[in-house]
Amino acid sequence: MKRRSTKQRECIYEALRSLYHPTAEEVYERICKDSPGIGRATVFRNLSILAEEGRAIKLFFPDEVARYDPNVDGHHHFMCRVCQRIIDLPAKEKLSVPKSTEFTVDMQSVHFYGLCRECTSPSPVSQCK
Amino acid sequence: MKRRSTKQRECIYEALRSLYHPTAEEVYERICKDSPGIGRATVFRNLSILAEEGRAIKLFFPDEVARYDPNVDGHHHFMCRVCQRIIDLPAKEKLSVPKSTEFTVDMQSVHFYGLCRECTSPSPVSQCK
DNA sequence: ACTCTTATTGAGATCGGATATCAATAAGGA
DNA sequence: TCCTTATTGATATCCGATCTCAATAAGAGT
Repeated sequence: MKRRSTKQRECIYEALRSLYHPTAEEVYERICKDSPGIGRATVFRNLSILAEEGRAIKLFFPDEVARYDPNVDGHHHFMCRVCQRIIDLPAKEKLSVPKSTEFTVDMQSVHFYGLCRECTSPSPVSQCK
Repeated sequence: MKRRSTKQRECIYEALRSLYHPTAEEVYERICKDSPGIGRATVFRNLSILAEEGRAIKLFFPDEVARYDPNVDGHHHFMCRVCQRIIDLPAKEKLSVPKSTEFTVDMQSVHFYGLCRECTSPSPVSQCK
């Protein structure tokens, strides 16, 4: 199935690039403002296609909806457990890929979790329900 | 809110320990066989509680439902992109936790993706839709 | 430019894992 | 034993994501 170029897809890609780790819904909202007339399903569909084409990365964080990242250079992510903010981390060191006869690795993802500065004070506990 | 010990929770923990990275649904099915009478909601709820208590880890893989792991020692995971099989990897080397004034890290997760041996031959492409 | 094939779109229906509701039950401290 | 309240379980509900399908349009061939 040969892929075709559509203005919707490029429009969605531009919206993605203007946001920081957005969810599909956030991309859709941006699209609605900037260039109305593109359906929600089209946004979800094309974000998947962009990820499949290697123009974006689909990110998964615990108990969170999927997010998308147009930065496809290998890098890590930090997420604050309290405010859910995500921060890019340069992957200055790389884990050596495990050698095994059982499998071959072609991708890795490294996520760090903790507290960002804003959520550290006065006490992490006080911010939990 | 002080936590109470219930036989349902321990029963769910035992079922979890007898399985390998099961989903909540898989734990529920096991429970139904071994000790019927425990509700689905109770299984979901207690798996979350076990994770919260540090007796299990809730695992998230791309486009997959949540899985649970009673092995709470720091270790990594490999997932085959084709058959979705998950394999534990000992974390013999650890990534140094990034130093930053922006946040403090208290947890990390490392996932590798690729093809397991069974899915490597004859060609990965032939197994894609 | 015209035609033809078929990938893509968009509105809405639908799916499914997970959570919320709430009366009944039971853990466990007093 | 009593009492407070965490927990349970059946069910309803939520909601991100996918599916459906007729209409549209990309783009290769002529």
